[in-house]
Amino acid sequence: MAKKVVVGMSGGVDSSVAALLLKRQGYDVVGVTMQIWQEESAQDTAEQGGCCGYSAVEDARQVAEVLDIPHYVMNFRQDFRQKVMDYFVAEYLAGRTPNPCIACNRYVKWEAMLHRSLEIGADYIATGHYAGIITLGNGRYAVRSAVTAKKDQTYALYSLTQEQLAHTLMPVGDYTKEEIRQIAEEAGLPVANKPDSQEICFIPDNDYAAFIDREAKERVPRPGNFVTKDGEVLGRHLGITHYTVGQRKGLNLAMGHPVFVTQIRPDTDEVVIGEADEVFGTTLVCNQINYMGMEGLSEPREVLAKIRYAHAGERCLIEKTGEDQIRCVFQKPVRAITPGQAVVFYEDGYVLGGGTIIGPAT
RNA sequence: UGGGCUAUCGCCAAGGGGUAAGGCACAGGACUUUGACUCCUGCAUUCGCUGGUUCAAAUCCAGCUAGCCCAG
Repeated sequence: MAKKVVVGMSGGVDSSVAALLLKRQGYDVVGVTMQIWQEESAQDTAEQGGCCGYSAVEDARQVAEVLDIPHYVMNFRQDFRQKVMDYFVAEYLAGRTPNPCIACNRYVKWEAMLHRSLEIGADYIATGHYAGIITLGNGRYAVRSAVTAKKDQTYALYSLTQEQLAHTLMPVGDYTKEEIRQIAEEAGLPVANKPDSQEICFIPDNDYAAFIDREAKERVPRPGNFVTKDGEVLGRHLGITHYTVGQRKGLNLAMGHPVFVTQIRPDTDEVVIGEADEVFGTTLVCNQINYMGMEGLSEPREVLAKIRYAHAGERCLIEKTGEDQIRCVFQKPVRAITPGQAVVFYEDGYVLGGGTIIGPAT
């Protein structure tokens, strides 16, 4: 009997083709679209596509019809609200810079959707991520980079557990974006030319600071001072939630040359400003570690690490410095080590593990 | 109150008779399943004000105004 797989269909090209490929491979495919942040009434609006746009449900339904597979909608608004949106706001208020996509993957797509999929008798869930899953010599599963380094999405998947990976399929990782669009085109999928998703899906106007102001209510961040590392006041800012480490634009500081945010101090509401070279650092510490390709870290180890999505990566030495803490020393300085962002460790193109950046260290 | 200096885009700043450089900031776009970074484009018919000299002035002259610095 064919294995049953639930494909998370966002209405975009990638997950649509994922469903198509799995069907061709002989799986018993069920399409599921997650309801996450959208208002019930707003779904008729044609929007952009990808991960979680407005038109998700309708487009996914049409694709499912073409593929002749059942299509269901699962409501994950509650999970998304708590694990992604609330987390997003809380992190910014704490002076950190969150990555909502990672949180969404971990808590909503995998914990919640996988759990419910297994409940309805599925063997696997599948997504349209540009990544693959391999079994290593040590018996562990790991997410590996897609054939297109350009579209690689492994960074956002580092937090998946072994149990989750054992029940996950990622069929589009073997193709390039162009090939995926081509496949969609040839199969007559109505979403073949939908634009890629981008920005933060639950903030359609892209004004994330305004979103936080609305959400934070009475905890809305106060304006404060821009200061140099020596304490000299350079000007006033709109509130720490408007800034992130490495930021240049939007500071409204005409210093004659570009200046950047080097640190955010939530305790004093100060945003520290420095020169371009001051945003580089060689050491960071992280916690909330997830071990993926490696079972643990008893000995220091040299790996490739990425400190943000779309980071090319830099060689570094990682060393366990606490029960749930790793220190990472880079061979060359990396730009803008940002608290709240993830650091992901790689070896030979697959993910060894990763964690949340606490901050730079010495 | 005498004497001197300076006034060019939001900030800094070239230009010293031939028809307004540049940097920063800002805006728009590209890139992007996070925030950023980066890249591209745009950004003074006008040079404190008023007159004058000249074919031609931000550039020369006069007066006025404002700011700064010395004197007292």
